[in-house]
Amino acid sequence: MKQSKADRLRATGWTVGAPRDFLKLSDEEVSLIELKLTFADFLHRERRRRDLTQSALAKKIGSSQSRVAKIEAGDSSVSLDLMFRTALCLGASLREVGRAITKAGHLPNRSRKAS
Amino acid sequence: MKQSKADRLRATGWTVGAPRDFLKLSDEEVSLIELKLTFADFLHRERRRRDLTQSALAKKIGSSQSRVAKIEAGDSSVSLDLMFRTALCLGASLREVGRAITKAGHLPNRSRKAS
DNA sequence: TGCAAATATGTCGTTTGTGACATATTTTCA
DNA sequence: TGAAAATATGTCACAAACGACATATTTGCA
Repeated sequence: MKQSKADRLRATGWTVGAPRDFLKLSDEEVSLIELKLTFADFLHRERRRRDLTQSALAKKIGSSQSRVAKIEAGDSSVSLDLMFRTALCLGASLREVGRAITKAGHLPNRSRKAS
Repeated sequence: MKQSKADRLRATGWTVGAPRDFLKLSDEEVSLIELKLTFADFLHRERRRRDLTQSALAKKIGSSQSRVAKIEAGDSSVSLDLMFRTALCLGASLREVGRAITKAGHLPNRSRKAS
């Protein structure tokens, strides 16, 4: 059911399937990862919308192209702090960021339970 | 009435006035700190609303009472990642968190003169 | 096509965030 | 009041995130 999600997680280094417990990720961990992936997409789109290369953005945030690539890939070595700093350096308002984050709440997924 | 922003920052260890450049914090750094302080307040209120002690919450997030204290104090040693994990463990939805974050956008006053 | 720019991946040494603990201070309430 | 519970502060060893760099892969356009 959440197959594609697990695939995406695996692809970005989140080790869905075998940290020490097999497939044991708490709901909170999963939510945080979903949030980061949504945020990563937002940053990627935002950068392209502004016609910046990863290198150009890297300079703005005081980092390197490879880290920007990891940010946009939703790599597990990237913190939310760095993502927020990046968003702000892109000129996004907290309102926009907040709205993007909220979207992580209703990802693909069918049959979501009320919470 | 609120403390002045600089006072609040100083009180939580953010070293407003003398990192290496005197009073040199980029707009992005300031925004991120404001966001964290707003988030910290949110978490504090949310915990109390649920009648949890810091120790009880610490157990939920797999940490210690002292770290929860630092989280709520907006201490500079606390990451956004930990804050989000904490919010989720409190049962807050991403929508609520997003809304709280957005509030950091219009904080009291952006006074033009540093004090 | 082919070549240059853009992006992705892997690694490394350094910095920063972390849980845990000791202990100080504040709050609560009988 | 005063003692117990809650919260705050300081420190440490360890783990995670970082910028930087080398290099591989993909993209785009002449």
